Amino acid sequence: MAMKALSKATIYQVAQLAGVSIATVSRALRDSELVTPQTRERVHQAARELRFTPSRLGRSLAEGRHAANGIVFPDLVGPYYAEVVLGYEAAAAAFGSSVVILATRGREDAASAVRDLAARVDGLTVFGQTVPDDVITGLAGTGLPVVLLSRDPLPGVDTVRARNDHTAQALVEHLLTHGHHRFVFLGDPAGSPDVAGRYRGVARALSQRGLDVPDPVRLEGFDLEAGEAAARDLLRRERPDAVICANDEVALGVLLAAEQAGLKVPGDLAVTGWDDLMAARFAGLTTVRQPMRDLGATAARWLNQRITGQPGRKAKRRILPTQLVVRRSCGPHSPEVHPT
Amino acid sequence: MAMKALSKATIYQVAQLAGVSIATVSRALRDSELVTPQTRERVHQAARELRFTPSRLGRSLAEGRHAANGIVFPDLVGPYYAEVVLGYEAAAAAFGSSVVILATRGREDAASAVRDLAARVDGLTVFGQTVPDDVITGLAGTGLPVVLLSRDPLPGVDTVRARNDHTAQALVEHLLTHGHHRFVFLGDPAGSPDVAGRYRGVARALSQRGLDVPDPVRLEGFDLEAGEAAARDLLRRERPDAVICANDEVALGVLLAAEQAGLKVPGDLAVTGWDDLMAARFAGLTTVRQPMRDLGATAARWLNQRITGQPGRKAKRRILPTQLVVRRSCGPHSPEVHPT
DNA sequence: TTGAAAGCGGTACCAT
DNA sequence: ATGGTACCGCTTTCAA
Repeated sequence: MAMKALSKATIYQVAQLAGVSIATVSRALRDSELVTPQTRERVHQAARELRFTPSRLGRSLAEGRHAANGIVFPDLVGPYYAEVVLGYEAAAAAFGSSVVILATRGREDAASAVRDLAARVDGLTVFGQTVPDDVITGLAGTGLPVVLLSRDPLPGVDTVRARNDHTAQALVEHLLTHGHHRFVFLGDPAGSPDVAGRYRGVARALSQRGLDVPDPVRLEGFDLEAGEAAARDLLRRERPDAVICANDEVALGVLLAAEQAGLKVPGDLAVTGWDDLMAARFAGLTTVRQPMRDLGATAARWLNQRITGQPGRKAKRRILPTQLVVRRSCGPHSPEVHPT
Repeated sequence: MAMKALSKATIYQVAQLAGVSIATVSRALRDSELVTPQTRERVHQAARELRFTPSRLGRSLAEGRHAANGIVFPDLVGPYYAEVVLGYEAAAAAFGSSVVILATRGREDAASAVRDLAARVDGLTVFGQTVPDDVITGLAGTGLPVVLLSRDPLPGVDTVRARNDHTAQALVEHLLTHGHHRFVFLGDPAGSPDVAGRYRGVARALSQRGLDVPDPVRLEGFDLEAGEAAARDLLRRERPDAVICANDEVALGVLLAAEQAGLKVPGDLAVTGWDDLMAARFAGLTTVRQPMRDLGATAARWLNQRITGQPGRKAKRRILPTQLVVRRSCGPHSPEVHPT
């Protein structure tokens, strides 16, 4: 037995009040051609009187669609994910789809939470390191439309990413022009596909020049505190002259730690980030700009195409361009932007 | 007629395969006491074989609840709203509720979008200047649980806000100790209840000291570009010695404009913001810290109480404390934090 | 312990 | 142009 009505009035009451059948109410309210203007008006009147709002549940059940899609992301800590989600919502709204969000965080039950979510949407975007690949292939195998965002491609699934490798090389090359050579990469490649790509790019650039490729310095999390703590340790042990950070938040943390350690940036130490957060600009941080809104919007649009289009079409891949943004943290020179 | 099955297997197929009735399947899958272990196992086996996932739609329709709630916000531009939404999602997830998001932006049809959203959730949080009050009272009048976030209270509706007035006074007093006296308030009080509260607090503090209360300098939007453009105009016309901005993004824009105009901050001009974004820290911006995560989490929890609790209980109000964060942009001194 | 059946609130087909 | 009705997929009462 239902515990409570979701909205007071049902289509039956409207039908009764208007003196017509529920079929007619349904038609009249959706402005079908097959209804006399008089009837239409009578129905609308009754609906208004009863403050009738069709139940989404009833409607969705009958139509066989949720008119909603979901996006799963690791967390919204920091502005990065938020921007992407924003771009996503905007695009989804444009074609009338609601967006259900799910942050997996450290959750143990992330996989089941995602499956749960899958049951209430017409399609799903999976953003970054959230659940294992097999959860995704399992879902996609059901026929559920899925789009991957900032994540390594999976057979048969659309994928949208930002370019990491090329720009990583550009970044390294730029640092080399400043004469830096004792590099450190701060971030855990295992923590996210993006970080993995960034490290790969950095490593490749270094080895191509015959330089030593340092192991990544791993840290817990991607936020400012993590970066600060890691840098404090690091700077006690080593004397690198350039710290390439996996993202801006970590880099900002390094800036703080460097200041505490009495090191001048960029004089004693160069620091770079990734993402070009607003804070990076004011911190004078050299970084890589990501098209965050675009990433989200593209994913949303592709997902919509999968949902509305015919199922057969082959998987699409797109890598959105990024650009090196040079500021003072990597060495002394005038500000400029290098597109890549 | 339904156009497509949402998930392949239905409870009927599981029932058939297991050789039991759908009632038994339903019970077995939800671990009801009234099922023999053998039957239970048989059903689970069948369900597994068919990769059965119960339809949320069917279930919700029968249960009379969505197991989801919604949050409406103006936009996610900038880190502020994102943080609040994050806190909200985290709290909602904790009691097993999905979160459907809706950004109203400039949308003309915001009201109808909100009503749409209302039809697919058990309750709604309305955050900031998004839709007119009557839309909200209309919804709340239906019996839909509603919580207001950073918004002026409405009769019978729970409200969570951050303290603006007191801290605004503290801010003004602090600026006065630096000897500033030609104040400007940059931001449109009509644009958001928060801004209105901040302006009110500033105005009160000024008039209490017998000082002139300047009209607010209105601008379009709350972002960095808006602040920068407005400041460029402003600094051409006037020579204030302290610009109190409605939020950090605007203040950051002012910083940029001041630099372009060749003005030193805080030497020639003091600038303050509101929100304590990450960027504010690195820009050395004096500001007011908002408990963003807490705002979101509190709203989510209250909404949940409304949804699960008995309807009668009277409306709750809470104003979360904020604190003045003094940095170098308001005048020369060592950094410190003033709780209020 | 299990099953039959009545909803939940719509949509759309088939008649009329 | 309307109405009757068979779904959509599940939960829960009522009987057996």
